[in-house]
Amino acid sequence: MSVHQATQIEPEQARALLKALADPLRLQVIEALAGGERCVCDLASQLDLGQSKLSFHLKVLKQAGLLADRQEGRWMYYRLQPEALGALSLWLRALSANCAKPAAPCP
Amino acid sequence: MSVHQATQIEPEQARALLKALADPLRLQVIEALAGGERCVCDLASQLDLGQSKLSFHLKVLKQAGLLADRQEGRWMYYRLQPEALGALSLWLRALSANCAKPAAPCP
DNA sequence: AACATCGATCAACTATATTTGATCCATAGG
DNA sequence: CCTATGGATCAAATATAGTTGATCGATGTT
Repeated sequence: MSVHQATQIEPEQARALLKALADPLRLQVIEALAGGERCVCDLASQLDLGQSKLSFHLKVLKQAGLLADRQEGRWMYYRLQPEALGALSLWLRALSANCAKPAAPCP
Repeated sequence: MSVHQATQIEPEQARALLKALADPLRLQVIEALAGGERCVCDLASQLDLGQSKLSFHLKVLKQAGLLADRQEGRWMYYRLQPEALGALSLWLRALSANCAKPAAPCP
């Protein structure tokens, strides 16, 4: 299986990914990283964020599996983990598959 | 354009959808509705939720554009809005497009 | 060795979201 | 009419999440 192919995920995993994404600052980080890998100091100045704050949100995103990191000297570089985004994207799509079935009348 | 084709969305809209989805109860509701339209009383008993609680979460989901509803007699029927899920799914996928670009060394 | 920078972590504080129970309104049946 | 049921809404209480500033370890520089 290719490393780029999104794997199946469970509802619980989907929930964790959604929760991590559902914050304005974290979404800004994600969008910034959609342009390519970046180091923390770069992100901090680009997004005009306090260091501690950014570190907190990076941790949340990383723990959810949305980011990977790499250290070089004293710099940390973060990048998106496309498998996670892909898996979530597929999971969302699958929900609509047969949602159009009308309800049986209630009474 | 077909009504089933997902339209482009803005980051702000994506954020709103993600936030609405990022709750365990609401996700249970979404999953239940993925099986087809349902009335509120049906959802309440299936998910073993208090009426007031369920109503609150349905409102959040509806306001985000994820659900549509329809009244019949004294019953309310809710259903998924597949366009919203589709649009979000596409938006997520697009993020990975060129996220693999390595960072320029920092120092 | 002394110092500066990058970035993680912690504790106290603040803000935001969710739960609960009480009403309230509309519809339907007796 | 009078009553019962489905469901929305509101205010108060609770729970959860985010922010802030301080501190710390690691790396690199002079």
